This record gives sequence, C-alpha cells and structure tokens, in this order.
Amino acid sequence: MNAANQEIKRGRKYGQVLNGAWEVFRRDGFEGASVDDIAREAGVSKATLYSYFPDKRLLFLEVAKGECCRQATESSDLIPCTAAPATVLTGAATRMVDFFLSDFGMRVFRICVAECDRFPELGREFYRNGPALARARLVDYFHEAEARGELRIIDKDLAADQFAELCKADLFSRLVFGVGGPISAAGRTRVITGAVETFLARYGAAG
Amino acid sequence: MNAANQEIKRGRKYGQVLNGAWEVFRRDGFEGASVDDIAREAGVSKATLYSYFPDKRLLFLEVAKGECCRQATESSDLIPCTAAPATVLTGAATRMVDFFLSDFGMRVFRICVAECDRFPELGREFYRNGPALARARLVDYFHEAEARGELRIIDKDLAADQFAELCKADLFSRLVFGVGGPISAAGRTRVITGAVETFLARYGAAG
DNA sequence: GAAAAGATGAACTGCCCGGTTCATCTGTTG
DNA sequence: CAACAGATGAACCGGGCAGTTCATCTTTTC
Repeated sequence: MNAANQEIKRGRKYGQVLNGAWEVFRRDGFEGASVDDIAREAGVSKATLYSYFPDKRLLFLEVAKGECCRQATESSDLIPCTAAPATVLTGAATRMVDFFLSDFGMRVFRICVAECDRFPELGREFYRNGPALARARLVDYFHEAEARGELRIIDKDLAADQFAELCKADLFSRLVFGVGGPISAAGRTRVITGAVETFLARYGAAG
Repeated sequence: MNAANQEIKRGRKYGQVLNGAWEVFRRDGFEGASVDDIAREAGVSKATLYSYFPDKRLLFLEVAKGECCRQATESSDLIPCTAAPATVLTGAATRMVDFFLSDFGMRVFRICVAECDRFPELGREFYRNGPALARARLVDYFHEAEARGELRIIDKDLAADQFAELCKADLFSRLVFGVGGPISAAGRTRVITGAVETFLARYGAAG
C-alpha cells in the first residue's frame, strides 16, 4: 500500500494531517483555524505536523490546492455530445448548479475569495480547475455541435461564460449571502431550464 | 452643524472613527485589522473608540452596514426608461459592470463573502442593497417596456437575475480570482454588448 | 472663567496563537 | 534483541491583540 500510494510522501500520517487540516480550515477559515485544533482534529501531535509542513501557510496552501485538483478530477465525467443541444446543455447546467450549490463547492469558493489576497496562487488554481475547465469543455462541445449545424456561435468563449453565468441566476447570490433558506428543487429546475432556453434563443441554429 | 448632522450621534469624532475603521477593514479584513491600527488611522485614541463602540465586532458591523447603504443610495440615479430596450439595457449593464469592477464594489463583496459566517446579517444587508435592489429596478422597467410592446417576459424576476448574471460573464470570475491582469475596455464592451444581445434574443418582442 | 463633558495616550491585563524543544514512547527492520 | 526513525505531548517562548484603566489635557457650555 505504501509503495502504491504516492501521495503519502513523507511519514505515515501525512494524509491524516491533510484531512484534518481541510476539515478545520473549511470550518474556520485560515485565520480562524488554530494549529492546535488542526493537530487535534487530525489525531496527530503538533510536533508531527510541523515535521511535515514548515508553517501554517504552506499547510493551508497544500490543502487548498489539493482540494481544487480533486474537484477537477471528480467532475471529469461524461458529456454525451451527440444528443440534442437542449439535452446536453440541461445536463451540463445541472452538473454546474449541483456543484456550486454543494456544501463543498461553496466552502471552497468562500475560502478562495477570502484568502486570495494572502494567497494569490490559490485563486488562480481554483480558476484553472473550475471556471476555466468548464469553459474549455463547453467550447469543445460548441465546436462539435456547430459542425452538426445545431448551434451557431461566433464568440464561443463568451458564450460558454454566459452559459455558466446563466446557471447561477438567483441561486448563487442567495446562497453566497445566506438569504432565503435552502434552495428548493423547483427553484433549481426553474433556473436550469431558464438558462438553457435563453442560451438557445441566442445561439440555437433554429433562431 | 451639530444639530443638523444627525449621523454624529455620540461625541465629536464619531464620523472619524467610522471612516478610519472602513479604511482599515477594507484593507485588512476583519481578523487582519487591529483596533490600534484603526484608532491610529482614524486619528483618535483607543479609549475614545471604545467609548463609541462596545467591541470590535459591533464596530465592524456598523461600518459594513453603512457602506452597504451608501452603495445603494449612490446608485439610485437615472434609468431613462423610454429609450429603446437595447439602449436602456446597455446603460444598465454598463453601470452594473462598472460597479463590480470597481475597487470599492470588489472589496465590499470580498468582505461580505469572507465574513458572512461570522456576520450573517451583513450578507443579507449587502444582498438587499445590491442584487435585490438591482433586480427590483429591472423588473419595474420590464413591466413598462412590456406595456409598450418592447419586451415579452413571463418570469420577470428570473429575467432580471439572468441579465445581471450575463453582465458578469468572464469578467467577474477573473477579477474575483485575480486572473489575467486588469480588465481592458474592449473586454468590457464585449461582455456588455454580448449580454444585451443574448438577453434581447430571448426576451425581445421582435423574436 | 469655571465646571462639565469629552478626548487623550500610555501603560497594563489576559488571552490566544504560531512555532520550538526535548525527553520519552512506539513500531519497524535486520 | 538491538538499533533506528518516526511519533508523541507537554511545556515553553515571544509576540500580538482585544479591551480596561486612569491621570491629564482640550473643548464646549453657561
């Protein structure tokens, strides 16, 4: 197991530390999290923790970057491009909405926004594995769909960003600012179908 | 002057404290700001500061809420509703983009996101004076424009949110995560005209 | 000009936190 | 079993910060 798992680079409890640190950081933020808390949460002594990471800053950066990468690889699944645009787009919209409505997505976003002054590279990492990745995939799909005569898009980058943004309508602000309780399933589908319809009204080949 | 200005509720230097506190809070965030720094920045002694506010938390809340209100009242200017929809919407889009691209808008947003766990009411205040207000104004305009036969919108709330969201395409994420240097004027107009065109493709009466 | 109210700044208290040290314990390897 | 590397935890250090106190100074008010 040790030989196979390359992520446990140094020492036996490297993974434990990362998990515990992520738990505490996402709960309390960077400043709010104390190293003692992290050590306790990870079931590890402070001395052990500092034998892995030179300081709190580096620990945080490693944890956050790891989570950003995880988010990217986990969402690297299907896009069945051959279906009708409305179907494909609805699927894509659902996945995007699910992500940023998730507790996980929200926490990562919040931390990135809060700490991106202190950790500029963190914001870039998140952007690369999040918005930029989603855009690249959408643009790829747009090319194929356009070749099939299903869509007509000049500025494909902008169109992809617009679509992603349409998926956030209403939901995102309310969640970010903690307004109006939990999001209902009806509210979700309202936004998703609305996004697809508006997008196709502009870029659909039928228009 | 004292009788006329009701904002100086307690003591002569109340305003000074608020200004200095805002300066430091927006630079360093809540945790990062030290009360000594604030007192120095405000040109006031710490004892004076604590004679106005019982603790740092309340001071921050007062400052942030004040800024949220200011943002609302300052943007309460014109919407010339009688012009063509493309014109009106372009103006509205420009104002929204200008706001969240501004140093001020960005800082307020960042602070609200970062601290909304610690200060739930702050997020609500920002939402009320920001997104919710913008939506209400747009919806009002939609009603008038629809009565004139210029637009055709069923779910006006959703449409307003979509429009606001379209204005953020590309720009907002890049700014929030500090990716890709300053925003060019060309990039700005690209997004604004794109937003108006997509919106009108869906909701314009000509469609 | 005197009293009252407000402002001052500097010192002080406690507390928490990041980071270090060290003597001791545990588990692995040969 | 012996040797060694890693893990432990508890104590400790230095520094910064929120909040208090107080004797003194300034401004207002009558």
